[in-house]
Amino acid sequence: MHTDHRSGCPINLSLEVFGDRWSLIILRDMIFGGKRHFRELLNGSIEGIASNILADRLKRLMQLGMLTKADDPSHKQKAIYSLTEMAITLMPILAHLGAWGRVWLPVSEELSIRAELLEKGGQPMWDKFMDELRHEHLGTPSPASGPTVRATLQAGYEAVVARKASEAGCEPAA
Amino acid sequence: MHTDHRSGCPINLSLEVFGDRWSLIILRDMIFGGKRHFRELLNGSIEGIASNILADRLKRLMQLGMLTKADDPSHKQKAIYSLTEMAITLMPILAHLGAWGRVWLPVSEELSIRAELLEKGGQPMWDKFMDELRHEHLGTPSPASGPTVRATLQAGYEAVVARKASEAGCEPAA
DNA sequence: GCAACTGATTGCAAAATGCAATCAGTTGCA
DNA sequence: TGCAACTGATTGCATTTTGCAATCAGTTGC
Repeated sequence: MHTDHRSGCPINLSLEVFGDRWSLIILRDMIFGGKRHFRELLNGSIEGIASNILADRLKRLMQLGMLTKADDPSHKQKAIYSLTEMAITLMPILAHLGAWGRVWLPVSEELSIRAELLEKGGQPMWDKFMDELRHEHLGTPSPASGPTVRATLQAGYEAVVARKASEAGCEPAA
Repeated sequence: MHTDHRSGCPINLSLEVFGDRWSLIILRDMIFGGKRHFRELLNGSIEGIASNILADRLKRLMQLGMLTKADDPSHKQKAIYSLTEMAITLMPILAHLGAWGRVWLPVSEELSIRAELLEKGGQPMWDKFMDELRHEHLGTPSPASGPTVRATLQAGYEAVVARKASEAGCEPAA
C-alpha cells in the first residue's frame, strides 16, 4: 500500500479511496444488497464485476480500513466481509449520489426506486439504516424494531417490478 | 461517446460519470477555486493533472452535459468553461465528500478548512453557494449581497495558512 | 469418491494513465 | 515588424490498470 498522496485535500483523498468504477459498487451491494461473501458479490452484481477485480478491490478496501474479513463458522473456506464504521458513514453519500443520478442520468425505474425512497426518508431513515448496518456488521445492540430499512427498500423495488410486469401484461405493446 | 451503460442503477450511472481520479478534481477546482480556463486548471491543480488528461476530461464532461465551453471575448483563442446546472447540483455532494474525508482520511489542515466551514454552514450556505455559481456560470440574476461563499472559504484558508506560519515562527521545532 | 462450491490467482490483450515534447494560432511589447 | 510568452490543445511512448477467461487448491454435501 502506497502511503504517499497527491494532496491532503479531503475531496482528493476521498477520490483516492473510491475514485474508480468498482469500489462504490461493491460497497453499494454490501450496504443495500446485504451481500457479505465473495460469491454473492461476484454473481449478484448486475454490472458484472470480474473476480480478479473483486478480489483486488476487497483487499484494497480492507487495507484502507473500509472492510474487515472474518471466517465463516459454517464453512472453513468461507469468508465474511464486514463494513467498518468508516464505510457505514459513507451511506448518506450514496443516498445523495443516488438522488443526484436519479435527476440527471438515464436511470431505470426498478433500480432507482430505492434511491427515491431513501431520498424521501431523509436523514431519519439514513440514521435508522446506519444503526441497522452497525448491528449487522459491528455487532452493536439491536436497533429499533419494525421492518428494516433494507426490507422497506426491497419491498419498494419488488412493487415496481410487479407493477411493470402487470402493466406489460394488460397493455401489450404500449 | 458510448451510450451503453453497465446498468440503470443511479449509483452506477453516477460512477460512470465521475468514477475516476480526475473528473471531480476538475469540478472541485472550478467550483471552489473559480477556475474557468484550461491553463488555470492545468497549473492551478495541486494534484498536478497532465494536459492530455485535462483535455480529455473537459471534453468528456462537456459530452456528459456537466460543462459548456464558450469563447472568451478578451482573447480569440481563449475558452471559458462553465458549469451547467447538472454540475452545480453536485456541489452538496462535494461538501459531504469533504466532510467524510475530513473525519476518516489524513487531510491537511489548510486544505480541509474549507470542508469544515462548508459543513458548519450546512444547507443554507450550500444554497447560497449554488446561487452564486448559477450567477457566475449561467448568468442568472445577482444573488444575495455580502461576501460570497467562495470568498468566505478562501478567507478561512488564508487564516489557517497565516496562523500556521506565525506558529512556526514563534515556536520553532515544536 | 466426486461434483459443486469456496475465495481467490494467473496469463494475456486492451485500455487508461502520465510524462515530455510539440503544435498552430494569438497577444503584448519593443 | 519581429519575437517571446501565452492560448487550448495533440502526439508519441513507456508504464500501469483494467477486464476477461481459465484455472487453482481446499471444503463440503452426497
